[in-house]
Amino acid sequence: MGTKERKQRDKKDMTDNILDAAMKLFLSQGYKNVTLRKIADEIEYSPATIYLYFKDKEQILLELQKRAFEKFDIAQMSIMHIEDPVKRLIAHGEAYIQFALDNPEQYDLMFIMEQPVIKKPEDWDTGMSSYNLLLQNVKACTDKGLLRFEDYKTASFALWAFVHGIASIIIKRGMVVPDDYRKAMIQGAFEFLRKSIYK
Amino acid sequence: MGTKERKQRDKKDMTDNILDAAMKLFLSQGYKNVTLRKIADEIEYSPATIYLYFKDKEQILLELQKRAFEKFDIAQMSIMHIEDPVKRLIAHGEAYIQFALDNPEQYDLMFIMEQPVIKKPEDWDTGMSSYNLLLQNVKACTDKGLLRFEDYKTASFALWAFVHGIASIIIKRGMVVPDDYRKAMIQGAFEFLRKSIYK
Amino acid sequence: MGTKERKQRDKKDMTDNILDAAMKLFLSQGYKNVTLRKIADEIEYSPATIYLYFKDKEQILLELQKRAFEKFDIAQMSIMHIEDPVKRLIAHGEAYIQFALDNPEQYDLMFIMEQPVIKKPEDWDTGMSSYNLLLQNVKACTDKGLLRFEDYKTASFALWAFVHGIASIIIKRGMVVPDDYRKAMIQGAFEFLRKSIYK
Amino acid sequence: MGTKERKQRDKKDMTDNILDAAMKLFLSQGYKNVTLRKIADEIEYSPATIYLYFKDKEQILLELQKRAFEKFDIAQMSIMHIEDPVKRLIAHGEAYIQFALDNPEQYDLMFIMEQPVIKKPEDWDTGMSSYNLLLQNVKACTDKGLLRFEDYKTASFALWAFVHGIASIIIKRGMVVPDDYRKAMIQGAFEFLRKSIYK
DNA sequence: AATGAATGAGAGTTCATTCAT
DNA sequence: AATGAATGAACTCTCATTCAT
Repeated sequence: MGTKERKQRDKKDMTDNILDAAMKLFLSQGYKNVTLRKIADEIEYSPATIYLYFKDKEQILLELQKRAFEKFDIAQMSIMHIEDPVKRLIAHGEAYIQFALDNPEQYDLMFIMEQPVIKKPEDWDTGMSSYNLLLQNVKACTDKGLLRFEDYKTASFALWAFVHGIASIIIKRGMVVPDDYRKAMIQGAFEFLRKSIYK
Repeated sequence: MGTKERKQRDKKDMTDNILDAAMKLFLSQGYKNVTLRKIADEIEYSPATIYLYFKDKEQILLELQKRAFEKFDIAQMSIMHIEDPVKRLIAHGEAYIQFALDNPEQYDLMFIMEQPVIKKPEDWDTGMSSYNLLLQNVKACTDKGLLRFEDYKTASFALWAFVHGIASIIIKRGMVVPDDYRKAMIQGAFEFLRKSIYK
Repeated sequence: MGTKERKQRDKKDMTDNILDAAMKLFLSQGYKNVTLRKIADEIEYSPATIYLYFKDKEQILLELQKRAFEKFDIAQMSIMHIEDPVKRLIAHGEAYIQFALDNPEQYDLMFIMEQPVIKKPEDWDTGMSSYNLLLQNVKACTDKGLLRFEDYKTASFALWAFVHGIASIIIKRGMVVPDDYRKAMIQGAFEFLRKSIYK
Repeated sequence: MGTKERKQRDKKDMTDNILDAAMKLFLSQGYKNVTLRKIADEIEYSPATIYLYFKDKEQILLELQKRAFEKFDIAQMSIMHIEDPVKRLIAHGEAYIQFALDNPEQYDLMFIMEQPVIKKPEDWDTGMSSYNLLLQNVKACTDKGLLRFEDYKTASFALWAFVHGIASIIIKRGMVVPDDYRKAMIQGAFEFLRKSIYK
């Protein structure tokens, strides 16, 4: 391994190091309470060091979002092996919610948090690819006439709204739904969905 | 108009003045970027003046939320005169979305924004009363066997998730859905809903 | 009673009103924590009203000091009827301490507190008259050869230092001397003094 | 000198720098009128810099007090080599006054100033050790029957009150005693003391 | 005589960011 | 590559004081 690659790898490690620390802090303290100094303390480097790897604080958040989307996309892909369109669509929705439950801060980062961050359209590619997946899965259902509603684009939007609604409510918890019922409510909501949309 | 009333009105005006300015700034800059100084500049008074009308910054947001909930509740009530349960439920959903579209910043304040604010349970009364309305309206449908899904509590949660999902996506706009299609998409989503849930 | 006198009396009442409130607050909250607003609240007038009677906050403190000195002087006078010089001197010291114990805040105001206040020499007249009393009482003792030490001026200073020392320590309590022993310590100190200075 | 020691020294210098400036300002303006900004101006650094060395404003005063007590204790110790109890006790008193004369601001900080500062009992250790010294020295006199008054605890308190009284009056100068006579008065007071207490 | 309304000046404190080393 | 030291700019909040009414 040459010097260049070595540095490259180290650089990547440090970047990861910072991002991991930042994410951890966002998770435990909430975004607005995380300072650069806290991130620096967490990784046991000085604040100034962080500026060797990121232009400014916003860049950290941006990168974090980008990674969240990548992770999200991979998670979404996991259901594509399912043959049956109906089952695949259901699994898709469940995977979506599961991701939100497992990674609430990332979900917040991607879909809820105030968005001063992602500005360049190309950063949206990954986000879009996930939406394309949904379109594809819904179309597979409508093509076979399995849904009560036939316009797959509209149905996709509606279904996204539905799962996003559930995820948002769950993540900004405390609202209306008591903690204990959460899982039951989610399952109930999916049951509701299944019974409603399929013929 | 007597002196007392006069002063009463002026006081109210100033309070409103501050709240309007704060709301405007929250909308355009996000909560954490709104400072007392900016609010003061906006209303062309000194920062100290604001403290004559509000205990601290948090009180401003609190009052704003309170008012948003009041306004929201009134808006929700407007559909209760509709006799037919199905039509009433649909109208309820539309009124919900319409409120979000007409008052995006208030909606954000109530249902999306980070919640360091409302702490006392009594402040939640209005929010709850609105959810009770939904429960009531859904039950009116299930009682007559009009929905494919029979548990009204679960259905209510699912329907709230659905409209909240739509509202959230619309408000945090720019995501996926281009501006022009917005209205069409919402109407489409409702169509989808209608066709799916009712027998 | 003519209008002029009437106003005069009212004026005096209001002045007293303010001063009493200020003193009460100094007593309960400490000087630096007393604001004009608190004084105004206490007397149930507006802060602006206070400025009709006092030039500024410092004037209130100044007047309070002046009054404290007057009260102090009167208290000091109370022992002058005692014929026996030795007894009179002892009584003088005890009256001094008693005043400090009974009026700790006034004592603080007069003899301990940082002095940005009394600037004009004439305000010291009363303070001086009290010291003259001491000189006189000590001289009465030395003239009759009753003290071990003969220079009455120096002795006066020393005795003043002694009682002031006791008073200061007591008032800024918590230091070294536990509350319960206070009275015993003071009496002990006087006993010590009596046994030491008189032949 | 190694890097570590170098940095250590610089750090100490800056801390001292701040403390010296603070002390100077406390002396000339009184505690409550000293602001962090004034301290910063004095040392020609920005206010923020001070927070690199002290947690908050109170910490500065606390450290100042701590150092004053240390210095005071060392000064008090200086007379312990004197064998003769009477001479030692006199020297003790003189050392006390001398410290107050040489370090009026520190004395103020320790024994006169309003005490919002030292809260933890352990911080009082040094203060107490000094009082213990006095107890010890007085006891040495009473044990040999050298004083007119026999209870050494009471005598100690009385003597402390005496020197503290002198110190207080001198420091809060301008009161009664004209500047020129000061030294003479102090010496006189000690003469008075000597003649009075010893058999 | 009394005050409601307003504010200038300033308090302590925090933080992202810079830069010489 | 790493950082100690420093800071400008901002923050929320307080208070003595003024003045038109």
